[in-house]
Amino acid sequence: MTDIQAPETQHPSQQAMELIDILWRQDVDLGARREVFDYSHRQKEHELQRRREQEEEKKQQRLREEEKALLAQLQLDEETGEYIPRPLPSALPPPTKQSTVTPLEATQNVNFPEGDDSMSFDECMQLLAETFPLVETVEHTSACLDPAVAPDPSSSSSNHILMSAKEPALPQDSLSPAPVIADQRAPEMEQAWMELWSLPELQHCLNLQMEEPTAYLPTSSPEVQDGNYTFYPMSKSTNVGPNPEDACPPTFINTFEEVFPDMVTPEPMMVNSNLDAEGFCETFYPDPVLCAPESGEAHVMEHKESGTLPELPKKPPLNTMDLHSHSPRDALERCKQEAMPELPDSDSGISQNTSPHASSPEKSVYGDGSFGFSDSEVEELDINPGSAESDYSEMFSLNFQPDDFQQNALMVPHTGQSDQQQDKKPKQHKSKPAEDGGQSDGPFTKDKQKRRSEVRLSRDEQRARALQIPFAVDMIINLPVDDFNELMSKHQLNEAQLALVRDIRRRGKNKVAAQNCRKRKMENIVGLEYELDSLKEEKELLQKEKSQTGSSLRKMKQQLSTLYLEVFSMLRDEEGKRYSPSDYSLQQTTDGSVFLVPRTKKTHVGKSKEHKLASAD
DNA sequence: AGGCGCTGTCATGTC
DNA sequence: ACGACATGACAGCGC
Repeated sequence: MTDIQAPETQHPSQQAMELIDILWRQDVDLGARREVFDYSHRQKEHELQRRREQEEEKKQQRLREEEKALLAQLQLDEETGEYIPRPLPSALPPPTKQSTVTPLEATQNVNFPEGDDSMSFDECMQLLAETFPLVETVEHTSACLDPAVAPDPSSSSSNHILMSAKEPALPQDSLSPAPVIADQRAPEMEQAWMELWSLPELQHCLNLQMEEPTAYLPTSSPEVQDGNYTFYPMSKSTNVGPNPEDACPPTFINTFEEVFPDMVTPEPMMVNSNLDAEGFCETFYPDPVLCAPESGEAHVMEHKESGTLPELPKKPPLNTMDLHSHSPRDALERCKQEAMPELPDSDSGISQNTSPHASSPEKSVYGDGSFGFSDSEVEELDINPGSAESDYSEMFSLNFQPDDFQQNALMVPHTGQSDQQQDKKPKQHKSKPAEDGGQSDGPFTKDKQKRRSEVRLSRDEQRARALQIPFAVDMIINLPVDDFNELMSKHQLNEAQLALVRDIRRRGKNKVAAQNCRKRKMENIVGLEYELDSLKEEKELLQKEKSQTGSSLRKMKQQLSTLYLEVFSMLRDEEGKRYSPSDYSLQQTTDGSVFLVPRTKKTHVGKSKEHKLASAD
């Protein structure tokens, strides 16, 4: 209950989001108030109404088929499985072509189209609306019956209840011509109700009513008298969401199956017997309505329906796109893409084309929001009026003849050139407004670097084209000097053309040179960085070596000092006294002799040292 | 809006 | 002297 009324508070105020909003909310919005305020909702309801009419028509057809199968099997074409048209009493619709004529059928068949493909959807809808006002009302009423109180449709009491439910509503339904007709149709209607009860969609409706049973009781709900109200249950079935139990509690399903066992088997027989069901749906549902999302049990059940219960998108009946692709499969695909990206496919049962033909090739090529113009092309269009013509053509009054130019350019043998430039040539032609009105033929590239270079090159190409230079720009730039001169000599070019060719060649070569220069510069930078790194590593190594050497030196000095003192400690003078290191020092000559030298008296070091050492030894 | 990087182009110098 | 090439400087463009 709460989730039913919640959407009312969330009534969308954004008109732009109406469609999506309604599609996604209608499954929970069971109240009638919303439709009162929601115009789009009412539109949707109209479509549902129409659909219900068609559904009713199908049910009638099925009924007739069953009768026919029992009474007139001769009409069944054993080879094709189709019923052969029977010329008798009533001109029945081609899908089933039955012979049994009931009052209801008579009223139907009077105006019902012969399944003519030439009949437009709107016409069919109009015809159905005119033909089955009562059926619509009856079905609305039935859809609103509380399944808890709805007995077995096969019982006679069911009819009583149904009719009693229907009758109070009819007089108030100004749109319905109905009561008298309904009474006349009573026997057939009972059978029709049996069929109706077996429809999965009705089951969904009843499921919803179980959630709010009183809301659709025909005697108590004012919405019953409103022809618009019936669409909510149906919508609910279409948008149950990922969790089917949200829409159809298991407890109710069980109860429902017990009460209406026929409903739970949504009749594969219908698919078999009604051989033209799909064609019928294709005829009368050329609209994306077939592709509203659904899931869970609703999905499975309605899948068996094979398109008899198309879903309800809020779309205009026929827009440009609909006219473009008129088949329901196309509409189905479109709708699947638009309305249910995350849901499993909507089934509606109409044989869906599972192969994704997302968009037409034209759309994939051009439909990028840019109307076929790439940024570079737009830029070129902006450039066009200025550079080439103003610089050369206007100056020399040259007429541009792209075909001639192209022919000439193609006649000249090409030397190897970058793909980039090769790809640009057709684009250049496209950029000429006089040539094709700016329509792009090639795919839309987003490589801006490439585009930029293309734009740059296109300037010279445009200039060359403007002056009718009979060579390709890449040739002008990349030919060796001798070949280039030979080429120039072969063609009689005027001064402007020669100047342009020279400029093109100069610019092209300078461009390459600049690229090479920058490349070298970058390589130099990289090389210098690498060299810098190497030098840093070398510096670290040298510093490490230096520190190691220093530590080694210090260690050796310390060892020397220790040894020095040890030697001194062992030296004695004549009196047996030690020499003071502060007064004497040990010195070693080149020949290995060691002398004890007084620090203050170095003049006669020689003898005394030798003496001392000798004495020391 | 300004900075930054990329690219084309021009001017100039060198070979 | 001329052409090719190299390079600094500048402008345009896109991010």
